Amino acid sequence: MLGDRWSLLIVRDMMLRGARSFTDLQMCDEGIASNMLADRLRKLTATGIIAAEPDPSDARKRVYVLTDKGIDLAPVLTEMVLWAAAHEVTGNRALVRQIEHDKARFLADIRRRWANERSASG
Amino acid sequence: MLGDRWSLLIVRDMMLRGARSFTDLQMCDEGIASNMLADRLRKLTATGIIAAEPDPSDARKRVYVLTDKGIDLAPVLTEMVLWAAAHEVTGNRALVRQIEHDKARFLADIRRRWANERSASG
DNA sequence: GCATTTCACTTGTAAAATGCAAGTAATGAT
DNA sequence: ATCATTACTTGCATTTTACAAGTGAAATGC
Repeated sequence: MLGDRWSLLIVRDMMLRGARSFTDLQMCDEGIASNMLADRLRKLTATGIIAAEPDPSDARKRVYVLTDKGIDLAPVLTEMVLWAAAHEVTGNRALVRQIEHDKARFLADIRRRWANERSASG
Repeated sequence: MLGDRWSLLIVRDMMLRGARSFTDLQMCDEGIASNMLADRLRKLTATGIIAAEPDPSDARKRVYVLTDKGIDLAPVLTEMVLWAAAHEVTGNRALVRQIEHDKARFLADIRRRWANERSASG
């Protein structure tokens, strides 16, 4: 269900990098082909990890949001970030320090951010 | 690096289900083809997540063990188990209860088990 | 109000990964 | 000596992925 190259990266980009639209995701994960991205968004929607809404400010766009099920992947992704940092596939050092400093707070912040964002619109 | 269908399942079978040999893994993950298993074991060895040793009691066999890097995936897998349990792809209920009861202890137990196992042989 | 650009995709096709069935060499069991 | 087991490999069909290009609808610029 998440056992492919892109699905978890898409969730990560939404959760940790603020990606909300198709083009956001294409830029975050430069390297994912548009047909692959479309397919993965469809599958993640079908499995209830993300949901799509029309963008009220631009009818061409769609806004992708994490569902509760998707947000619950935060601990998984967080541990992956720590693992990668420890065994040096490392990317974002600031993020790692933040997680290491207070993991519980980091996770709570993610949940809070999404609670706000979703009550604001969807 | 772990973004394929089988790699993490192999690590899970070794960490959580006691798989140590090629046939163990084939039986745990019934469904993986032998060429795929061989290929993934090769790649996991190349990336330093597992290591292979000859089996002293049977020269046909090889014993696969997790390296430190592999053992460090325990938190990731643990969170995945919890996520799956919460969103019902559920398998092993007893394991989930054990993790929920005392996650830190569960992780410490995994590390202790592997420390013993590896000092005993490889 | 008409041309241009942006956005979220789709389509076609080549390349790569996967899955399946069968086979092999070395070792162990009887 | 024979047969079974173990850890693979090989060949090939099928599926998935990647790349390049295209589409339609809506927004933007002038």
